Amino acid sequence: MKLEQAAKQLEALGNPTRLNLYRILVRAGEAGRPVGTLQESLGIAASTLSHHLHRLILTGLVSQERQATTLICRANYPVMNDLIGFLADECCADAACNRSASDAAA
Amino acid sequence: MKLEQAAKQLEALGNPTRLNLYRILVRAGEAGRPVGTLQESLGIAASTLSHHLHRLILTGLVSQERQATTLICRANYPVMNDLIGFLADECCADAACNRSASDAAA
DNA sequence: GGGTTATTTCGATATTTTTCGAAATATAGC
DNA sequence: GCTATATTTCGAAAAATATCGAAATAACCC
Repeated sequence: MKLEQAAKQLEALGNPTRLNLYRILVRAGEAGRPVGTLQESLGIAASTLSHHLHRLILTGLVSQERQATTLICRANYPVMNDLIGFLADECCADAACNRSASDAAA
Repeated sequence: MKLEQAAKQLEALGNPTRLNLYRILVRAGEAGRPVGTLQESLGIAASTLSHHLHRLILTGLVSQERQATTLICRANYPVMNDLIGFLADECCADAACNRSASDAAA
């Protein structure tokens, strides 16, 4: 993964509202969550939620699927796995990490 | 780890300049890097670098040690490990993750 | 104490972000 | 086509961020 892309994803998660939102979606699993119930859970304006969702979708961390008038939101697990992989490989290269140091330092 | 703290750390890493800076420090290992050489590597104003370093230090991701007139900066690995653990445990909780949640933190 | 090097703080500016309410759009049912 | 529900886009305001140069601070050496 490129550094620029990782930074975008980290920035997307680096806001308490969005991190909470993302966590709710992760816990919702494959079923996902309609935008409306997310708004109730978070207690923010619909337009504000839409803005935050948009940012998560832009980075690939969240995806949406239409079901009639409601939009179902889901966490995109593989993207998070790649991000965790980037952090572990690129940014956790030394002895303090249990993975091989030479591997990441190279 | 609390969500607020994790968001702060993700936000700190969610800027290309800071993520690059942090990566350089990780690769520098225990030896660390003086602020001056970081400035040369990044090619930004000293005051800008100081600002970014300050933000990383506030979150605990980076620490500094004085050696005469120069300040040595080091990545704080355990903090990154905790952050990866948070992401793996709190935000990657479902079946779609191929690694076990707690395993990914290690 | 004066001079030198290393780094931060100050002050200022352009950009981005966060947030909201109001209006617009999309989908379905009658 | 009209109505109702769900969500986004628009427009705007306050706050935060990123960036720089200049001045201030810290630590050392003579």
